[in-house]
Amino acid sequence: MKKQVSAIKGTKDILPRDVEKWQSVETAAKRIFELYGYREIRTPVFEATELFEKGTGQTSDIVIKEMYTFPDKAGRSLTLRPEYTPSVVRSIIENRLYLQPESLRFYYIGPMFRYDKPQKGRYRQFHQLDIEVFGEEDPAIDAEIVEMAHYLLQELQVTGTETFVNSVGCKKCRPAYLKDLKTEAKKAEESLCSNCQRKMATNPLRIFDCKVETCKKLAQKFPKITDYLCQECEQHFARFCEHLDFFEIEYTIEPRLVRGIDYYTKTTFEVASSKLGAQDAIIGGGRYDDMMKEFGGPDLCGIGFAMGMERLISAVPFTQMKEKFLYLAYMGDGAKRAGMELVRLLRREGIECLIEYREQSLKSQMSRANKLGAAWVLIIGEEEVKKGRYQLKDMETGDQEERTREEIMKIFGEIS
RNA sequence: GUGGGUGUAGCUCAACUGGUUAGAGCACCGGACUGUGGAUCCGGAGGUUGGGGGUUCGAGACCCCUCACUCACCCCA
Repeated sequence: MKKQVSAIKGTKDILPRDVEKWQSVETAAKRIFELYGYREIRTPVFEATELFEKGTGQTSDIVIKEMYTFPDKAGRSLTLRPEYTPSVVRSIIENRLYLQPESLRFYYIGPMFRYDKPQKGRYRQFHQLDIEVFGEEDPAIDAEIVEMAHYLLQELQVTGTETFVNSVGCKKCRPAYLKDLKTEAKKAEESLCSNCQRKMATNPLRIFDCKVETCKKLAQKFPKITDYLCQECEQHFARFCEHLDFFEIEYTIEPRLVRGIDYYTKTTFEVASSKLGAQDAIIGGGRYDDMMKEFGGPDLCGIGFAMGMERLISAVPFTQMKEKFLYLAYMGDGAKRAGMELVRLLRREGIECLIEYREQSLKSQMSRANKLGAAWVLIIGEEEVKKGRYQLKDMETGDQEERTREEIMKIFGEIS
């Protein structure tokens, strides 16, 4: 192999055959989100670094080791967004959107950037489909966004998914829980694996995720967040679950479900697919009641989720059906002109037409048309130009008929 | 950041414990068929075996380094 410039590690070209899939997922998502009253918002791909330091959180792995951060020419520190939520919150505050009568429900589709080590289902530039709702405290909205996610998955015919829900408490009740959890973990410290010993200090909730058998066993006896929730959080969680039951959504309460982002409060949830590898979460989200206020905005709660496009797409079964199109085969300059003119009119009628402008024998033009899957071939040579009658061939049946321009326009006028 | 696996034609893969000029299928181009696709047959083009170094009479294979891809850990969509 010659040395050549290649795509950056962890990034991928989305080629035409795949773009089709992307577009169909995007179209379905937009349609459904709009049905629920969401509107699209687009924010810049890069922001001031401090936005994520404050929003995503100084202690999150994302901020500590996964951000694409660089100085611009004026020396400002910028960051390619690793997630979307802080950007929307900034935009709402900056544009005073909370003073408008429109409901604060937004969706967004676009690239995110994280300096992770790539593996199956994880890329450095990846794409998310996000939705966010602000100012809705009622746990009914928590359940509604899960229901909306389920509806989208159903529309995309994604099967084999499992939904996990949890509550991570709030600023009032979580500290007490973490303290007790650490105390319990400390007691078992010597039996825990080295990894978990490290997590004890940094993120004790993560101990629940360990795959080592002895850790798993010990963790079963550790306190659960659900036993420590304050009255408000406990009620919120109970009513959230009630609403999920009301929507007849199957879910598993997973006390060890912790989103690795600092800002979550109360509800967190995740949808995992059995069709993926180790990175099996296709949707992750939760409530973040304090972020808006912490950014100096109004005291508005928020909730949202993100879907990983790459992961979602690999779980969607696609059946491809090609659009029918016409291939123009011509021989000689006169035929080329006549063909170009006719094809131009056909395109105005909504018929997809392809002419390839290269010197080829009729045989190879026919062969091309067949390979590309053309439904019809329009054949024009010197004789056809003289007569004003062209050969129209149906590639499936092999039938070929001589037609005038008017007849051809009429035939395709009826098809389209 | 840590570990494992894999790098041979555009794609999928061969090449016995190291041994002539690195092969095949599919795809591509052309011909059999001078203006008619798919099937068949015939032919053609396509490779510094990821890169560099080493061992050897001889390396695609063995050793070292490096790069890329990939899977997993950590974490996350």
